[in-house]
Amino acid sequence: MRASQFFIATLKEAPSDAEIVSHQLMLRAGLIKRLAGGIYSWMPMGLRVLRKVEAVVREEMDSAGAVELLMPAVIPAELWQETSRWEKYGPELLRLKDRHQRDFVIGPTHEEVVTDIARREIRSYRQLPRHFYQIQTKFRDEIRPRFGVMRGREFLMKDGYSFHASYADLEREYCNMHDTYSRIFSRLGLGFRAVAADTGSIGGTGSHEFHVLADSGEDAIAFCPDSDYAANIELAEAVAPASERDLSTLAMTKVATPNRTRCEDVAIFLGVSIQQTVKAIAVMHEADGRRDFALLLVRGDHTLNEIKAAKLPGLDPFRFASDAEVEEFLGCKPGYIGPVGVGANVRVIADRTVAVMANFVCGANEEGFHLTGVNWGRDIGEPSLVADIRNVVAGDPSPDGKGTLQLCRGIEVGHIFQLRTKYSEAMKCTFLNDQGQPQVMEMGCYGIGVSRIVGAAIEQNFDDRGICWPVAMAPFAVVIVPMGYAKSDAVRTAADELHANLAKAGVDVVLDNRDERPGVMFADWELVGVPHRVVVGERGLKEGKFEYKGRRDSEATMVPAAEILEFLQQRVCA
RNA sequence: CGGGGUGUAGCGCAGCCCGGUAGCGCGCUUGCUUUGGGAGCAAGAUGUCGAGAGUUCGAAUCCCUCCACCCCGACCA
Repeated sequence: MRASQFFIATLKEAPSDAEIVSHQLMLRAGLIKRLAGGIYSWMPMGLRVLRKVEAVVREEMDSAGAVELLMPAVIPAELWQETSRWEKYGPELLRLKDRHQRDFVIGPTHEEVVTDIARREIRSYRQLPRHFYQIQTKFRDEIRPRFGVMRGREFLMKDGYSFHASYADLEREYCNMHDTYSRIFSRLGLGFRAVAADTGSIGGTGSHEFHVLADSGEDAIAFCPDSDYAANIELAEAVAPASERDLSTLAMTKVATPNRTRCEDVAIFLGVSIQQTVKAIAVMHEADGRRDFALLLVRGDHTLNEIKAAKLPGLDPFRFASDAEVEEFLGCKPGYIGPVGVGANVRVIADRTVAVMANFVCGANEEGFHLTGVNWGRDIGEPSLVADIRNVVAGDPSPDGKGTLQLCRGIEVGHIFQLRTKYSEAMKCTFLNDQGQPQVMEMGCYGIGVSRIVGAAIEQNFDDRGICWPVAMAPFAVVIVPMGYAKSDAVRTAADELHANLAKAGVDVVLDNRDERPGVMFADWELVGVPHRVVVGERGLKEGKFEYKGRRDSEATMVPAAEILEFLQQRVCA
């Protein structure tokens, strides 16, 4: 490729709305252009990167035994109604009508379509298992798109769906995909971790997420440095404290705590540690016209895990109670509420940690007052339910008992699910088993955020000059930068020849024949992040040498002209 | 949806408080010089000042409405 025939659109300054480094660099390097919130054009340079990622994903999926197809982006509503997701999915699902006023959706995911294909095409156990995948543009009308392609509304996704005659076979494929994903992210040169995850609205049982580790990640991950345990904080279990509840030694006392509504402030005001305080969160569960009010208790320094709480019996789903509802049930404004003396219509649900606390501090259900020295059993009855409802914090014991947890942040780039029969049952996706009996297929579902990977990779690979692509996803593997391409016949001849030879050898090479000033060319290619650079100049040619510099190298090295081809090939393949 | 903020040239910004018909840097065009790290000099082009309505002799500036975008929150594969 010659730069003059390509399209290079670099920017010295990043547009001001780009918040994180990958977004800024993608805009500055001219990889993407924003068209609307969360909607981007992939410019030629960016598209090359995207295609590289796609190629790796496709190769590994194919060799893992999956088979590619391409499903429509526009899907008739009837399919979504069959699984009730038409009602359940919410405003994230982009709906539209055609000229006949028929309802359609722009697919955010394709369980319905692929299940429809499977139920029409697959009749016998002899045709199973089967794994279909596609690499396709998806649309999700995110509440808040941000970070460029990391959380776009339109994005490129690899989504695969497997169909099985038995759960055991689904488990086998799930492991196969776990391995395949690990290979894909390794080949792409990413630092990643597979973590146990919540299944979210897709539903199903087992699930793992693959996270690229980066401080800018939107997800928190709990992991154990001494074992393989890793889980999304949404799911990570806060194990029950090993210790017994302390003895009640203090008398319950009402104390004035004017204008102290946060545990932190109350603790400082009363001169106790925040670990002695209990935070009460008022929630409401509505079903069949009834309203059930509940108080969720976590220790003052802990935070509520809404996903865990939403799984508790009688709370699925819940919402936070309004200030008016808090007054209605407790006779007190938020900020001073607590479990002591509440009516029988208030359910008290305590986190495991809270359940073993003694002599603690909590709201008095009277504005401006808290209670100290509160004890279970003596001052209030035992909680109606003790459960794990908090987020783990660094230093908590690992659920596998092999050390303590640490926290880090990650960008979710892959997610694998065991869907089981959630969709196949709703859509009557059956086959005849070896007994000749109809049976519902077991399903798995496996996603990779292809466009998100591009952003995630940059978050892990950049310096003050720009992007430092892993070779596998670089737009070009090698750039040839000639010094005085228009002026010097010797330089032009040598650069052209090297370019031709590299291209012939199958190396993804670009020759910068724009005849820009050296500084401009250097800066552009460092910003774009091409991993290998060869400078062709009269200075070197006189000695019969080229100058090589890796994107992350601090110094350039001189390479004899006769060896340059092999030298580069070695590095590109490494 | 709630809170905050921003919309002025391709990009980054000033001007707005205190109304008088728009400017800076980068980029772009042309010429000359320069040519191993984002060149120098000279000449130039580029704006419905986000949109609409209003106040005023006069609006980028003041008032109102709307739109878009960004941040925080809620929400979310």
